[in-house]
Amino acid sequence: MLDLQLLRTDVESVASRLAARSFTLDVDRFKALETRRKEQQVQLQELQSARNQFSKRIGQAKAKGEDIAPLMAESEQSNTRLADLEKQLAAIQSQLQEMLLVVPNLPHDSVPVGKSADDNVEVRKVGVPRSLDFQPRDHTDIGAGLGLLDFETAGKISGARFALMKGPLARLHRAIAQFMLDVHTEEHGYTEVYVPYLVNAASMRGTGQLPKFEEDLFSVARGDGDKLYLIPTAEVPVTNIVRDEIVALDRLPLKFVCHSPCFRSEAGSYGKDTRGMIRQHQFDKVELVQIAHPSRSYELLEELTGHAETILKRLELPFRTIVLCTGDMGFSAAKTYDIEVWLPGQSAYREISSCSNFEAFQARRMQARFRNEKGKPELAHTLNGSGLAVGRTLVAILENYQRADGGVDVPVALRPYMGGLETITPPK
RNA sequence: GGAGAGGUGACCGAGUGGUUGAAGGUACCGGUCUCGAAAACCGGCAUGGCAGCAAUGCCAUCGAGGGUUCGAAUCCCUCCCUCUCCGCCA
Repeated sequence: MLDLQLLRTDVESVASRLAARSFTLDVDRFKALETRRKEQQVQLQELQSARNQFSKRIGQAKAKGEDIAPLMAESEQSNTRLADLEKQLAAIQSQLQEMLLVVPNLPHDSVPVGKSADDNVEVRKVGVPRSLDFQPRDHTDIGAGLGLLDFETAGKISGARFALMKGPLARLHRAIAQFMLDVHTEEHGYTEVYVPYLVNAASMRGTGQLPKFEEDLFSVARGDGDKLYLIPTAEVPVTNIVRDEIVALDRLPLKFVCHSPCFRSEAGSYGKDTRGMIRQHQFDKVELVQIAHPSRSYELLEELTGHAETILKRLELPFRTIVLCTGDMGFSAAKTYDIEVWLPGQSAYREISSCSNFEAFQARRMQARFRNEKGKPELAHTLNGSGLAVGRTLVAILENYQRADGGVDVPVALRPYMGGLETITPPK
């Protein structure tokens, strides 16, 4: 959510900055609502003030044993108007709120202006795709060849966009997550957390998934008619740790790492990445989250992105990092780096991590604050990034470490987590 | 699932209809005292919003929402959460 004050003082420039990300802010409607809000609020407060005066005088009169009937009569009509106005103002406030909740974040000045993914800018490229002396296969074929990756059975059990892994492949999947967690906790200073996978609507609103993106989420009904949502990323429960909290200055930045499953309905992505496990309804991810002092959040975004990149370096997987342009950024982000890993099976770089600074956008929605240098509560900045998506890392390993005989080498960094196994071999 | 207790400011805690945004204490900040510190004493110390150049004034907030009332932290209803005991369960 954007700062209301900013909108009040300078709607036009906000609107023009939002236009860079192809969002049209209805300036006239906003101004009209604001004008009415202002008038009615001032009026309402006057009436409330009058009511308080009346009650006070009635109390005093009663204490002295005076007749209070005239006072009561006078206050009655004032209170009728008050009740009326209260309703009107509430309606306007909620219209403003609704309007505001679906406005995306403002892009940071350093973000390149652009319309689509084509306008994203490569920041760096690390590692060189190894040359294979055979035609590389994609992970689906490699996994099937090993007899360890089975989409048919997953389809029988659940439907499309689910995967089933067996034996050393399932273990590799687990190893990847363990490895990431260990690097981030032991070398990058993150605190590991375990969190709920079902969250309430307030949490989803806090990080920006609601109200705009409900169709992307899975939910389950609760007995009382309310519902809980399956997390689409650990970002939701982890960032909401600080919802309605005031963090002490000396505890910043808070750094959390969390391994969790993620559930996405992938509505609107029909026909995209239908093959293999690139786009699933359920996947694992190791997520990095930071709650930061506003003065340091951009510096920390670079750092956090570096933490994610470290994993790829250790696994010796070639990747490139791009900065998303204004038109390609997510709803809540002020700046986003995507890390894309090389997939020989597709001859392409594919997203494996997305690292963003949300500035105070999420913090404002969830009232996540810290006590600043002056002792006053101030909105914190929130950041997060995948460090990394586990399923896609598995895909990258299968494709980059494939052998002519159908086997897959285990990256050196993961061997300790695989009982020393060096190669996953196909059945003879 | 059954029975009970409870949710008040950073924390503890008083407050059952009327100048209560809220006693008292702790913590914290400033000052006096001291060579310095402690103690003692004095003062300060919530958040959000509205109007205003500002000083300041006003409004809201005692888990959330609704209701009763001229007036609600206090009464009523619904919900959420926490704790204790029993049952069940990984």
